[in-house]
Amino acid sequence: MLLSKSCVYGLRATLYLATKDREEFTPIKQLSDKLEISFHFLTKILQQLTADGMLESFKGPNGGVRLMKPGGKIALIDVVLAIDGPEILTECALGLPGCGLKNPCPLHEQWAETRDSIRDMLQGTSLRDLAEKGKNENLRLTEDGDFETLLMD
Amino acid sequence: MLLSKSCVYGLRATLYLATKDREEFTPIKQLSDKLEISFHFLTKILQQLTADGMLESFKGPNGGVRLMKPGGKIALIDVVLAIDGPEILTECALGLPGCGLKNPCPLHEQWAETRDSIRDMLQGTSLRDLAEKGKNENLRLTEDGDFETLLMD
DNA sequence: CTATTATAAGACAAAAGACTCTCTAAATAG
DNA sequence: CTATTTAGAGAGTCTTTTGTCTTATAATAG
Repeated sequence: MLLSKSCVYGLRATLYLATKDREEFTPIKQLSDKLEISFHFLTKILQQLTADGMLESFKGPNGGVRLMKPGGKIALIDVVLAIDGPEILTECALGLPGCGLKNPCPLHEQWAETRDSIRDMLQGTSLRDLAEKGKNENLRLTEDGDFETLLMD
Repeated sequence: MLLSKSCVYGLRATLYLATKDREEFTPIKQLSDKLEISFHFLTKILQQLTADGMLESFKGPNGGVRLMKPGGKIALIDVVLAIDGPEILTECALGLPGCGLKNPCPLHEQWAETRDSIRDMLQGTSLRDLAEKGKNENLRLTEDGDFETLLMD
């Protein structure tokens, strides 16, 4: 898999948050239930995003997490970089350290191009884009459920 | 990383074989030395490729492995599929099982496009392409060495 | 035949990724 | 103040990947 599971969970969670009113704090418990992700595991991932400044958290009753910025201003790549780090989009396909323009591997050129297209896709897609699409077409963020049941209380 | 380490090792090894006379059997020991890969680990990977019919092996003195087909007829994707399996190019970016046209995740469309460009790149590049390029431009297949020293006896 | 050189196979260990469990601290509703 | 509900932090487990080591088997040069 290109993205780590942590990263995928982070994407699913922020995507879910993007479907909700931005003012509102969503408990992690609700996120983990709805998205069928281990509560404690998801907590750690979201803590990373909070530390990174992408999420805001609030303790106590009616607490939870919410997006720092509107979903339209957060690109998928922001989440990916925060969780998997920038290496994923700079690494050499053959795993050679320091592979770049001045000391490339034979595959460097082709891979750099492919990598760019991955980055462009992640850069050009916002959480809101996907949340809207999911809502409109009733897609799914989990193995069985669809968007409707996801948004039900 | 998109590709597993096993897969990368397999690519480096077959790439190395593609630089040599196709008739000749290359000992795995030589491959592991030149490419700085654990001998036993590399052995297993190459056994997979042999079982897959991409390599031919020969026991005894002057034995080793060689490519079954000329390097120009083996695409990178052949190696990738043999080692990492086809999932890597069919999997959902959000890890949802059965994600496809009829039951997609919100990211499916964008990801399918990106995935295609990865596959096209792997499909369109042959071992010979890269071997030639490596030889002509004296690139590297290992952390420190260059192609020249790689091909020296 | 025998020594040598290779593949082949399997048990095992280390490391990383994925996940669980437990405990603490903060915040607020009542 | 107190009970509740949350975030936060750390230890520990399970699984997969990666890598090592040991032994067996095949082939051939001499």
